[in-house]
Amino acid sequence: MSDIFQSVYQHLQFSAEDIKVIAKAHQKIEITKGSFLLKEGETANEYYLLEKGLVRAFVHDYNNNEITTEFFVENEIVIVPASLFQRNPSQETLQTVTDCVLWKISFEDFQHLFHSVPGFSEWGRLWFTTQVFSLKQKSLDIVTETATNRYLKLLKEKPQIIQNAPLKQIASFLGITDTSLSRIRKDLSKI
Amino acid sequence: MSDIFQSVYQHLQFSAEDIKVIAKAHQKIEITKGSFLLKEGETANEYYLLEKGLVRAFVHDYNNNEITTEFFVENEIVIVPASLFQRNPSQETLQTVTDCVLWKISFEDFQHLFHSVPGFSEWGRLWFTTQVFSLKQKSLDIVTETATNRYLKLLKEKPQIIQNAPLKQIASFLGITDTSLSRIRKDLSKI
DNA sequence: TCAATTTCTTGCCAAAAGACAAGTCGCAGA
DNA sequence: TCTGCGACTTGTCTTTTGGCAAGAAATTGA
Repeated sequence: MSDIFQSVYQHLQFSAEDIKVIAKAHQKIEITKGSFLLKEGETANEYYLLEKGLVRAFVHDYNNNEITTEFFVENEIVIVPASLFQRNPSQETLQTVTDCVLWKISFEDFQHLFHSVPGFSEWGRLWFTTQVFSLKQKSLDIVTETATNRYLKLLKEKPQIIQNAPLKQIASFLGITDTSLSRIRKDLSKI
Repeated sequence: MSDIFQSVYQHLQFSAEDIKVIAKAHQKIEITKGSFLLKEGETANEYYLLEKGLVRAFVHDYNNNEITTEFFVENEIVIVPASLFQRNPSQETLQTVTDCVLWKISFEDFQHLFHSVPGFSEWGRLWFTTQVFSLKQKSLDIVTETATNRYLKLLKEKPQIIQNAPLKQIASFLGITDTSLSRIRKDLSKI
């Protein structure tokens, strides 16, 4: 059994038995880079755990450019909360950036876990709380930090993104164009 | 007794008795516009409910300009979650935009309510969940909508902000300068 | 009521960012 | 190995946005 469940749910004291129940409810899938887990306009029905690889979420801006809104790295949950939990068509598309190994579970089965595994709903509560802090921090960073600093921060905190995602996706995630990011890199290399 | 508690906590079925307990734990305060509820660098110790008036949160950007990050309207909770719940110095400052009537409670007493009022923690869970959806939506709007549309959306959803906050604060909240917003308004008036 | 201050508008100029395109580089597949 | 494609860099030009400042309008306080 993969130890991804241990990693993802480590913040709460689940018993080995609980982890086993959780793991058994998931199905392992391996998909190639460029695959879609969820497309704009669809309502999400699955919850994913990312064991290996890189996934991104993106939307189209008012000029129809793809803007990457999020990167998901190993041992993270890959979902569009507004679509999965509110049952709305997603504004965002989920696409693999590299070949990936994921574990999926239907939303229905996921909800069952809330009842069958004590402490799982507590874990959900914790996840939402953490999301509030990180979403807020991200929005503060966009206004308080320069593009260069946001790039350096991303490089420091999640280097696997910089290493594996194309420049264009990284740039749009940082709120700039690939041309600008290329120039930022050039300036940084001079120092 | 003010019915603000009824308004704020209406999403869960609190009994009249529960509401009374909650209300009694708060203290009413009236403050003039321009007052500070929390300053950058301080750790928040109070939780506020806004009965009347308008409050904003702001940070300083990399050029030391004030950027309004949030507006709080009547019957909303006025807090900086990262500071209040994580006990960190706040990056954001809370300032009244107009004269205000607020009800405050210390963080300590607030935590007591979680234990003494059944369902209060459920309300907290709901609040965090809602925040995730709205914070995410806000970040999507910034990339998918033009500044003009963001202005129109704000005008439609929270006209009291447009009516009561100075242009400069509205502009920075929308991610543009007051000069640009003035020009957007001019263009809109031509239609 | 009147003066003083703040807020908002607008013109001009500068700076920053983006669009576009050409050219280089490197990798993947035939 | 060679070819072709996608990714990245870089130069030029354009567009957008912002800075600044002057003036008008509105608000505040004495």
